[in-house]
Amino acid sequence: MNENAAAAAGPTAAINPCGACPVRGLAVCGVLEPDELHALAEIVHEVQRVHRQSVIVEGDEAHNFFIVTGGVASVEKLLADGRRQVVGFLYPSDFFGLAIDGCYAYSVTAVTNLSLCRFERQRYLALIDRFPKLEHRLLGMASNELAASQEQMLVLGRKTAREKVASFLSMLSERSRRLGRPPSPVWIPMTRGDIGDYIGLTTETTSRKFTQLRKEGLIAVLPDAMIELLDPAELKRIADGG
Amino acid sequence: MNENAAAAAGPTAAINPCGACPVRGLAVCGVLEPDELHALAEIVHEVQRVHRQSVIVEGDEAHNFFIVTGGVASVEKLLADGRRQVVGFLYPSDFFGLAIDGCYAYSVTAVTNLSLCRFERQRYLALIDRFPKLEHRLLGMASNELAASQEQMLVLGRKTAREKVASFLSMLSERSRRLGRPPSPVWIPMTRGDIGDYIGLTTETTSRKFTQLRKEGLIAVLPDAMIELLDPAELKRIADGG
DNA sequence: CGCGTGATTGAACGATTTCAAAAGATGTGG
DNA sequence: CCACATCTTTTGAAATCGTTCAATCACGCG
Repeated sequence: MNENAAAAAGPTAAINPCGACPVRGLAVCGVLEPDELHALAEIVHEVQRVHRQSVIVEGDEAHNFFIVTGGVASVEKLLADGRRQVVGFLYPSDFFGLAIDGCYAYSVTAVTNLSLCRFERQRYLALIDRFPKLEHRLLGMASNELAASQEQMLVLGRKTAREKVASFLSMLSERSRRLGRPPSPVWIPMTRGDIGDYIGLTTETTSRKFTQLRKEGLIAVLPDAMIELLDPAELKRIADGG
Repeated sequence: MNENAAAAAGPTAAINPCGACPVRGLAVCGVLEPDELHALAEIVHEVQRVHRQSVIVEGDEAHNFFIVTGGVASVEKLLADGRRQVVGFLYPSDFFGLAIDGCYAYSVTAVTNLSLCRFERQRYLALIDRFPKLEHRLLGMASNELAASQEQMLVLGRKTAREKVASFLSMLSERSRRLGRPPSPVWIPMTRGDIGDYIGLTTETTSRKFTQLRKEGLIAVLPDAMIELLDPAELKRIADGG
């Protein structure tokens, strides 16, 4: 496995240092000056996962902290009978692995092939002590996530199936824009099932609503899992219950 | 209004300093040593609200940061047509008012008579600079909130009405225990409508499920909005989909 | 006592789910 | 490059859980 090979050779950052990282600036690391980066590079390991592989499992001891550098992952919680709630999708520059009581409260699974930076908890905490601005940035990003979670509660609790799908598409488009990419088309590599488990619908209903929006000329499905928003304003209007 | 009277007279902490605060230790303030508390006491204002009064409004500029010291408040988001999602209930020691882009992303309304500590944003940020452990504590509490939000997404997206109500009761009982109070009976001063807007049900369905649990002997409704959990383990089992 | 608010209960309805099947996409090995 | 196996999406029809609409009940308060 790539991870083990990298670990055996020591931190891979020595070979491909953070200086060349495509998501630096957007991620937590963005607050560090170039001359401070080496402290981070010293403790980072690069990790790969393929489609459907697990990264962390709900309930496991939280030994690591991760930043996504490439690909998409899902954050999910399970009920005993197999019902699943996806609580978020992670794109490059997103982080995960903060744990309160020492155990992860969710699982993370690769939706596509996935590249990650992994930091050991102890060494990462030491770094936070050394650079308080890292903690400041972390609080900022956690606040953002909290706001996104609350928005998603509104989607889950009070929106119709049609509004849910429109919200999902608008949210991804907006996120794409925030990350410096075009707001359309958006890359949606997750299955209808993954999406349904995110917005609280079944695979079938999710598919039906996508089809409906497509027939209405609001979206177009392109090759390579790209979806084009043909009328972003109208989609946003639908998403907002209008 | 109490708030204005207090403001005119200067920080009320001079009269009733943080040293006597019932929720210190549980709240953010808990990390400060007694001799550091006066720095906090200097910038705090005590604020009161009555039943149904608004504390902050979604979209307003975020000038303040609050800690609940007494009573219960609801955190909510609205859709244009009036649909409401309650994203959380605030009990003593909870905080709110962190804002990312300078505006509140939710409204906060008093469910009961409510007592709050209010901090002006600027002065609070200055204090964080001075005491980094405040920020550390804030990150810890934000992480907790984030985990609670994700748990609530599971409730909203994937649980049945019966499981939702059982989850709500179990959650409040657990929270009561964490705050050093008995896990039963729990104080539930919010209406069936408030609860329904929190767990994604109508008033009627919420009421029906409460009645059902009562008839099954799992809960008892006591005077003064207290609800007793007669079989916490079974309620938890129901909540977990079991 | 009468009013207003919130809780409860009943009955009909409907949006989404469930069950079932077929069509389309993707990847593998020969 | 094809044929097969697997996974995903789509579509249809029936069933269901929660909603909606409406009426009644219960409690606190002026």
